[in-house]
Amino acid sequence: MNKRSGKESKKKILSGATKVFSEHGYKGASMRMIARSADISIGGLYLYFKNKEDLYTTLIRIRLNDLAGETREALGDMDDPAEAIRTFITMRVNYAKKHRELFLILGKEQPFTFGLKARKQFFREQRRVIEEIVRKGVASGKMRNCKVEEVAKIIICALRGFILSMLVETDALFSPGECSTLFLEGLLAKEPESPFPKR
Amino acid sequence: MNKRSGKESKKKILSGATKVFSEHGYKGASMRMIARSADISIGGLYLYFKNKEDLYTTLIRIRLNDLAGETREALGDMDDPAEAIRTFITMRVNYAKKHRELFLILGKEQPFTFGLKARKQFFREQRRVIEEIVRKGVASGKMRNCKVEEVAKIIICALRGFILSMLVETDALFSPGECSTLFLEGLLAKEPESPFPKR
Amino acid sequence: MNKRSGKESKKKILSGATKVFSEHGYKGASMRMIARSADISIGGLYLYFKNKEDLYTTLIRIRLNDLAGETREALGDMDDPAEAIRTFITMRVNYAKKHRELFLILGKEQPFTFGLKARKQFFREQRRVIEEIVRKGVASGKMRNCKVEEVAKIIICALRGFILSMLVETDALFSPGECSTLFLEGLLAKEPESPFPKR
Amino acid sequence: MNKRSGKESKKKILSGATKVFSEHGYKGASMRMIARSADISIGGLYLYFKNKEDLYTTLIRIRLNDLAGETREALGDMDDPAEAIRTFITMRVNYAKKHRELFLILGKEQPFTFGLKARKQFFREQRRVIEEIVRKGVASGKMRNCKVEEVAKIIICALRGFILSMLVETDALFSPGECSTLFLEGLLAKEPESPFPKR
DNA sequence: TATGAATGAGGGTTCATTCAT
DNA sequence: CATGAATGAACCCTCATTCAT
Repeated sequence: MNKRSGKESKKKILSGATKVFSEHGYKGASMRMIARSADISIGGLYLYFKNKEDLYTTLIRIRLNDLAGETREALGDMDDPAEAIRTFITMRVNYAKKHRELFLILGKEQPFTFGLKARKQFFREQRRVIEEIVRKGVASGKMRNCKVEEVAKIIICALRGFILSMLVETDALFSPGECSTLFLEGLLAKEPESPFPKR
Repeated sequence: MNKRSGKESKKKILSGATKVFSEHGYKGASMRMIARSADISIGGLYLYFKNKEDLYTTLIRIRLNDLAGETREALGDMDDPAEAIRTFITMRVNYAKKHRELFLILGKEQPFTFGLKARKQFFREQRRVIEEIVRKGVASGKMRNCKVEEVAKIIICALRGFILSMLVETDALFSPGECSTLFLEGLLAKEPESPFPKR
Repeated sequence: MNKRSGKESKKKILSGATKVFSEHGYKGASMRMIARSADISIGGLYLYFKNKEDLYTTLIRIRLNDLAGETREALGDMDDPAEAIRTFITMRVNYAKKHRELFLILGKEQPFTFGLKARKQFFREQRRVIEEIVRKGVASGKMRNCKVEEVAKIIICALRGFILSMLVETDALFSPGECSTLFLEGLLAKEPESPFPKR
Repeated sequence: MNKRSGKESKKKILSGATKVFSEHGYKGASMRMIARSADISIGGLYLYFKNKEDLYTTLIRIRLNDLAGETREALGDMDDPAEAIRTFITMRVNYAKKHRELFLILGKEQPFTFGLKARKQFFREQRRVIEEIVRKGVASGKMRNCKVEEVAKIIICALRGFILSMLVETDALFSPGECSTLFLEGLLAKEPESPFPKR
């Protein structure tokens, strides 16, 4: 009967669950596995979480909030849109490398309905961040004129693909630099005179 | 008692399995569901497939081969690299819309270990296709000088993200056009003299 | 893999379940116990019954129907109300002796809500049978004038008590005869002079 | 931290347990429920009772003693046997109405083996009380000659059935009066000349 | 005297797989 | 070829009980 503070136990569980969920997915992870991974009894799990779903969604919510926070912080009050995009992508890729599991979970999950709300909300928020950057970039003339929302969506989704691939395939390690450049070359205004709207 | 040719039964099973796997994921799909969806008995499943995993991997392999074939066909002997990239992306997005289930399965699946080999092989192949296009584009001077392999990787992965997002989120319908443009703007050579190094 | 006809398996399960439920009550009976008692696998139970509750209620329903049938048959077209009452009581007590378990289950159960409908309906029916007898008895002048419904209710409930007690306590074996007599004749002496002991 | 006298806590627990047991039965009641109902911690329960069974049996024993005491008091030194029977029945039915829970517990319980000793003893005692009444009644000529023990047994058991039914079924509210009358006077019409031998 | 976090056996239920038919 | 009854391990979850505080 290892007495721990409730906080400590909860943290242990979340950490264990992250590991197990990331490895086996929601359905593939068993409460027994999680308990073992968290070094706690099965019953103990239910002291802190109503059930498996609750544990899962709580986990997603917490991590996503953390990521959102770090994003805000990293971006700060950056002025140059190119640099902001670069920072965003770099930061994201690095976060994904560090918190492999979160993205593995996000990349896998079955019960798309679980935690879906939190995830959608998160992605919407993140898209707004990019939109803001691009909008400012266009306004300031530093970026070519484009459909801001569409472009933001594309960047977010592409990033999702990068990260997913990076995690799944061992040989797909990206250099965030090259990646950013690719996008930026497409986005940056070239010469003022270029008049034709690229479709 | 329903006598069918083996071929027919196998096809029925694969089709039913695709539907069920795409809806429930690997773990969430039960052999019973698949049997019902294929209108065959549970025992019948095991006549054609060693077990659940075999059924799953076979399915993935077949579909992926089909997609590879269609890709080859679509690209044909296209000369213009920009057009080839555009075609590739468009073709892929459309295929994903049509065979939603396959991509849902690929996007979800848990046992990343299952069918992983087939999948890796497929992605490698596809990357080669892009590499070829880009290499030719660079050689012919139609595309700016870049790290071909890196760029191919990025394109493939971004595309993966687009498609996944498209399937999961209802409001993320992409115009393949905008998407292609974004990449191409970044890739196309602008003016030889362009002096400023974009980092 | 003992192959049996479905009918046979179902019967075995019901019989095993009856034994286990009667011994441990609804909550106290485990599906494992029942499976063992029915000489079938746990999974096998669920081939024939949706779940524990279904098994339980099915059991109650079947037995109660059987009892109702036997009651109808035993009473037939009896004319004398006294004899009918006697027969009813005797028949019931004997049935209870033979199907101890059913009454033990009925006497115990917790989830009063389970199978409650079937049970209520059964008791209502049985009360009607008694009411009919008493009503005819009163009409023919063979029974004293009384509140027919009230009396029927009392008889049914008392009988319930007899049977329950009989099953629970080993030393409470009733002679249905004495029991019937009490209802029919009462306790009070009728005529002071009546010297002969009835019966 | 709530400091209470031991007596007080014990009483609280018993009261809470009565409520919970009566509602959910022995197996259906959890120590957690009881603790909450008694406004005490789970651990606290084990300060006063060895375990769940102990709590249960103690409860039964106490309540049954109380009922026995009230019975003795109500009967006092009643002379008329008919009145005594009436009083006994009335008192019992009223007690059951007032202490619904006790009877619900007694009526439900599963582990008939728990507290069985106390219960048997109680029923034996109560039967003696009735026997005494009937014996006196017969001796004084106020009651017809009958097998005293048998009759006492029947009355007790019938009463049990009444009470059980009363608690379980909403529409089975008894008038203790009619009930007593039935026992005392029987169903058959009495005519002095009645020639036919009742069985 | 009192607390409640922790435990783990055991509950109901599902499901991949087998095999007699 | 085809069936589906049968199996039992493993799932999620509950709960009586203990013990460090």
